[in-house]
This record gives sequence, structure tokens and C-alpha cells, in this order.
Amino acid sequence: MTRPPVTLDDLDRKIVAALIANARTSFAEIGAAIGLSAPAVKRRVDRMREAGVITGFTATVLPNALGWRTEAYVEVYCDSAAPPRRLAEVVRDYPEIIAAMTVTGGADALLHIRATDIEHFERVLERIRAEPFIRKTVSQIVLSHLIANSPEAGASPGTPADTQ
Amino acid sequence: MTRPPVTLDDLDRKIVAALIANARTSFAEIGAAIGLSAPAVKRRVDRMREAGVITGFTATVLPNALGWRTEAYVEVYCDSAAPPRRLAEVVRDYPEIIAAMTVTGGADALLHIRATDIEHFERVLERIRAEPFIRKTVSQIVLSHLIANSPEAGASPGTPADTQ
DNA sequence: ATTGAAAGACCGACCAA
DNA sequence: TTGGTCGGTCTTTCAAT
Repeated sequence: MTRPPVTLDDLDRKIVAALIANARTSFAEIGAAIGLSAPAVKRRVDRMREAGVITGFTATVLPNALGWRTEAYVEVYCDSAAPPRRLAEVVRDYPEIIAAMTVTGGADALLHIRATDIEHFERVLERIRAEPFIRKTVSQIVLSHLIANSPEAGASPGTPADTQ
Repeated sequence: MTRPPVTLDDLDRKIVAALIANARTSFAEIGAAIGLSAPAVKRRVDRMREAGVITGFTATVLPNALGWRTEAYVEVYCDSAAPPRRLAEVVRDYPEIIAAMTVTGGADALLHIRATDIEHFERVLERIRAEPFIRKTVSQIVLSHLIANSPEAGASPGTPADTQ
């Protein structure tokens, strides 16, 4: 999975910025903005996808609108014997966990979780706490977002119907 | 900014799922998959954008590849007099803050921050700590992600060149 | 929601610097 | 190697049904 070192020039960065702003912008339009032809833009995009710089194109949605009304960050404290590897396997089994990472500080890992409601969140949390090597969890439930169009405010695990 | 209540039917949810999976999927292809014509799909997408269910289409990139090599979550403790409103204004001035929310628990808010490196992060943190109503901060620096293709693993504040 | 037609986007092949 | 041009094909988009 390790890829060759990628060097992006200024044109590449402008193309990426344009696609982050609107992933459906046509290559011709991007090209017009930076002084390149549409096929030239496409070649650069293909190269960056190949290199793994661009990993995909997605729609951002309001999770609320899809029924994900509860969001939380959960600090996880593990038994000292448990390797991060083990945690990674567990975490993948929960569609409600939309991000998980190891962190500095007292906790071993931080989970970003979306659930349909508090009841759903409680069920997920209970399942997580029942995992053998997890010692304790500390939850911070999100009350409100302070940035409207943060990229990750639109992150959602799919549709509730798919995962419940 | 308050919008009319939106009701999504099953077709709408399938369209959204398809666009989350790949925002550049053609309407014709989505239509073929769910038994609708391309114009019918387009009108539903337009309606959902209008209603604010779909907020945009973006490219997901590896922040590392763009030079964002340091990521952290920072708990913020405020003076009890400071309203969340005030915090929202401040937070918008930092391009490095890619998400900010009020949370339950001891902290008043949680910030999700990306910086180019530790030095950059330290500068950002010092500026934040210098804000008048902030009493203390607790940082958790992200060591490694446990989920490969988490939607928000690709969230990045732009290009370092734009913001530094 | 579908059809049909015009405008536009995509994508490969080929050529020039 | 990187960009430009060209042509065939698919997609988008708007009207009318």
C-alpha cells in the first residue's frame, strides 16, 4: 500500500483545490481557470488518483437529514496489553464509528461516532464497553457545531436503514 | 437559514448513497441502478441541494499529500461568562480549525485541528490560548488512524500554501 | 416521469515541443 | 514527459408530453 513519493506542482494544487470546492466541476472549467486544456487536467487528476493523493469524490450531506441525529467523541482506555492492531479490527465492525485514531494523552484511542439517537448511541457504547480489552470509556456528546460548512460536519456512515 | 422539513423517500436515499460513494457518478448511471431516467435523478438531486440535504460535492484527499502532517483534537475550557456565540466567531478565523463543536463533559468545546507540522500546531495553539476568554486547553495529538477510508480522514483545510 | 434533441463533457489516440 | 487538438460517444439539460 506504500506508494511512490508524489510531488505536486502548483497546477496540481489548484486542481485539487477546485475539486475540493466542487467535485463535479468539469475538467474544461478547471482548465480554463488555470490555463490548461481539459485533457491535460484529466491526466493530472488521473495521476493524482493513481498516486493516492485524491482518494475519491463524495457528496457532503447533513447527517441530520439522513437520520443521524446524535454525534459523540469517545475516549477509549485499553488494557496495557492490547495492541492498536487489535483495536483496529474491532472498530471496523461498527458502522457507527466513522473515525478512530490513536492519540497522545491518557486515552489510548479516540472514536468519532454517529448514531440515530441517544438510545442508539447507548447501545453502541455498551457493545464497545463489552469488548474484552477495553477498560473504560469517556464520552463527549456533541451539542452543536460552531462551524457551518466544516468538511467533516457532512461525514456520515451511510443511511440508518442500511446499518440498523 | 431554516429550511422547510424535508422528506426523503427510498429513491432519494439511494441517490444520496450513490453520490456519497462517488460524487462524479453520472445521473444516467444512478438512474439505471435504481430504475429512473437521468432527468428524474437530476431533479431529485437539485431538490435535495435546494433543501440543504446535499450541501456539496468534494474531493477527498490524503491530507499528508497536501502537506498537512499534524492533526489534533483540542478541548477548550472557557470563562463561564463566554457564550458559545463568541467562540464561534473566533473559531472561524483559523483555517487550521476544520471542525469545532460544543460538547458535554468538562470541556466547553472540542476543536479539530490540522497543521503542517508540530511547530505550526504549536503556533496555532498559542494563538488560541491567547484569546481572552479561554481558560485552558487540553490537546490530544493524533498518532495514527485506525480506519483507512473514514470520510473525515480526508478532510483538509485547503492547501498549506493558501493558509500559511 | 419519460421522451427527444441540442449543447456540452469525457476520453482515447495522435502530434508537437 | 507534458500539453494541445481532434473526433466519437456518452451525459447533461430543457422543453413538451
